Order: sequence, then structure tokens, then C-alpha cells
Amino acid sequence: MTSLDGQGSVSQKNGGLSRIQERNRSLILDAALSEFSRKGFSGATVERIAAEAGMSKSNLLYYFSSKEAIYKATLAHILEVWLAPLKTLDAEGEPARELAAYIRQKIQMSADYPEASRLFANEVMQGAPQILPILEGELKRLVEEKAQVIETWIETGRMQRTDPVHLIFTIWATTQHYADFSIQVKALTGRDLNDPVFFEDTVASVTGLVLNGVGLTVPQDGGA
Amino acid sequence: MTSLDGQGSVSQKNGGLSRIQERNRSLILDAALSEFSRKGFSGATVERIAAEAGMSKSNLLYYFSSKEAIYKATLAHILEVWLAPLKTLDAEGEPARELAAYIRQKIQMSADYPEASRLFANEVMQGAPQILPILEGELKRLVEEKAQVIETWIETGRMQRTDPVHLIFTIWATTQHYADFSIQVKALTGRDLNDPVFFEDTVASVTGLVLNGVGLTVPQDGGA
DNA sequence: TTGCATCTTGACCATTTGGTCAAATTACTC
DNA sequence: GAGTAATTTGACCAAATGGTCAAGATGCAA
Repeated sequence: MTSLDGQGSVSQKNGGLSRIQERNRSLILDAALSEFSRKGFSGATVERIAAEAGMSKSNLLYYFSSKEAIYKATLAHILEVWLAPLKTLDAEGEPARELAAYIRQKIQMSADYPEASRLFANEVMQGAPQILPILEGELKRLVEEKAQVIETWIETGRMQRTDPVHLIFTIWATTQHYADFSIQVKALTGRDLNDPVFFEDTVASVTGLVLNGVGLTVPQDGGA
Repeated sequence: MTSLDGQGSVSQKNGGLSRIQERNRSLILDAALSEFSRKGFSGATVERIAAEAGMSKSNLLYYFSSKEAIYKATLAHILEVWLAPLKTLDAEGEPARELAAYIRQKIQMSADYPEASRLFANEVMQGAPQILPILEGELKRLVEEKAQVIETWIETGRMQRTDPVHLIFTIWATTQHYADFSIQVKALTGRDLNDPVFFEDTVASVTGLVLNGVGLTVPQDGGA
């Protein structure tokens, strides 16, 4: 998992964490996600994270040795769940169903974890100072693997010819847009993904566009 | 144009600016765009902006009364050019050509002004503290107008039924993705929009996806 | 209860940074 | 060229902030 963990100064004899440690680390990471996603790395303050986690700044720094360590740990904490949906894309499945399901999952992520989406967007926009190695390593391999899945669908005539990587980018961009730009979406439509009707509208619209875009028909259940 | 101008303390008898003022304000705004887009509002420092503009911090603050004033002026400075492409969408034109041309223009913007794209993305992701009124006012009206154009195309059978606003969001999201996430795009593909081949690949891919997605055929020239 | 390790905190420090101000320099007008 | 307005800067200040540290509070095992 690279050196993105950012362990604090705490060292237990056994490998595990005490109940107090587990609880406080969790509180800190939750607060940090909220703060970093709203203010960015520079705009966030250790003091506010500590306050939101319900402890003193000093105590927070007992668990994480520095602001950067908290930041790295926060990124690492949500990285796995964030990349999970793409991993489910199954070469054996039917292209239309697989893509529809992927799109729905991604929009669900935008609805459930908008802060995580914004945190990553922020990190990448600043030049990915922390996660560049992951983008170039783990993520690159994953994308190449899934691009190959799509390529195979195309070669076996199950789907129209498209650049698989651009297709993945399009799905990422459109689905994450509703999290990262939710204020703008709200300003222009009066709604966001918390509204179940708007959520389904969005899923239908994006799914329809992308699937039609690659010559597929949206499955009955829309990927639900 | 709202109160986003952020005038400094300089006041001339006549309405215009002196040659020195014009030059220095321009230098400052260029430097500010570079700095704010890379570091965000909080991460940017007045000192660095001044250095990049080739003057002392004190002198910069002679032209703009505060960091926030520089920021507002920077946003205002690029807002018009940023919203221009959408305005060209012409109800009288052929849907496929109009959309293809719009997509190409937007990708060209991402190639030419990636900093502007990132600046806006940053601003909106932080909750649009400065430009929310513009989103809710000017932009909302513009989007409603253009959504109506698309709606008319649909009603006259020139294009498949789609939610026009989601279609606009999709175009924004996909095209701006290549500017905002260019580091990620580069990490995964080894290329970016500066590469003419990659640029055309991207235009072709996004245009194909979106136009096919709404039941249109990509025009010969791809919207060039 | 005792003793030790873990946990928590307030006081404190050094640095960064946005902004002020008076003085100096430069540009321009008559 | 004198005089006035515009421009430029270094010195300085106050607030914010990341991080340290010693001391105290708490949990826990024997």
C-alpha cells in the first residue's frame, strides 16, 4: 500500500491498536476527511480537525505526527473503497449490464461519499503530490486491465469501436462531476444526488448517453 | 458583472488606467491565475504572486487591496472567456455540427487554459464562495436558454430525447476532465492535450460518444 | 491499592503570512 | 527644470498556525 500510511508516534507492543486508539484514529480520520475535502490541504487546520474530532490539537498530534501524516492517512483510508467499483467490471458479463452497473455504482459513490470525491479531485488538481505513485502504479495497471476487457468486447463484436481509456475517463468525469460540482449542479437545477428522483434521473441520463454512445442498449433495470 | 471586480485603491481622475497600471494589473492577474490554480486560494501566497509578477508584495498590494481582491479579480478576468463557448450554441444550426463544434471548443479551452479550468473547479469545489451569485444568475439563465435550444431540437425530431441539462453537464465534465485531471490523464496514458495526436483522439472520442449518445452522427470535419 | 503505560492537555515557540506605513524614487505636467 | 502626482519598496506588525514539551489524568494489570 506504499508509504501513504502516515503512522503516528504510537507504538504498541502487539501489532493491534487499543480500543482508545482505534476509536480516536477513526474520529480523526472522519474529521480530517470533512475538513480536507472542504478546505483543501492548505486551507485545512489541525486545530479544526481536532475540534471536530472532539479532542485537543496536542492529542491529535499524539496520534498523527503531522498535518501531512493525517492527510496521507486520510487519502489511504478511502483509496480502496474509491477504486473498488472499477474492479467489479467483469469480462464475462454482458457489456451493457456491466457498464450500466459500473456507472450506477460510481454515481452512488458520488452520492454517498462526495467528500472523498472532492478530496481526490483536490489532490489530483494540485499535481497529485501524494498519490502520483499510486496513479502510475496500481491505478495504471487496473485501468490497463479493464481497458483490455472493453477491448475484448469490441473485438468480439459485442460493442462498438471506442477508445476504452477515453470511455473510462468519460465515466469517471461524468459521474464524479455530480459530487465535485454539486454546488453548481444545485445552483443550476435546484437539486442534488440526495434527491432520489434526481439521482435516478442522473443515472438514467448518464447511462443512456454512455451506452448509446458505444452502441449499446440500456438494460431493463438500468444496472440497478 | 456583479461586484467581483475587486478594485484596488488606485483611483484615476479619468476612468481609464495609466499605461503602468494596465501593465502591472495584467502581470499580477497572470501571476495570480498561475498561483491560485496551482495552490488554491489558501495555498497561494501574495508574496509568490508578487515575485512571479516581478514586483514587491507592497507594490502588488498597491494595485489590489487584499489577497481576496486579487482572487476575485482573477475569477472575473477569465469568467467571460470561460463561458463564451456555450454562448455560440446556435438554435438555427444543425444539432450534430453545433454540438461537435461546442465540444471541440471546450476541449480547446482545456488545452489552452488549463489553469482557468482548475481555478474554477477549485472555486466551485470549495462551495463557490465568490461566484455562487453568478452561477445562480447569469449562468443559470444561459444554461436555461441553451437547454431550450436543445429541447427544441428534440421536439422537432432532429435529435433523440435526452435531458438537455444533463447533456450539458456531461459535456462540461468530460471536456474539463482533461484539464483538471491532466496529471492523472498523463499518468495513465503518458499524454496530454498538448500532444496534437492525443488532442484529436480526445476530440474524436468525446464527440463520438456524446453525439452517438443522443442519436446523432459525427459530421465529416468533427466540428473543426 | 500500587505501579506503570497510555492518554490528554495547556503553555509555549518559531515560522509564515496578510497587510500597513512612511519614506524614497520615478513619471509627468506646466 | 520645478513641482506634483503616481509608483515602488523595505521595515514592521499582528494574527494564524504547525508543532514541541513537560506535567497531569486516566486506564489497567497484578
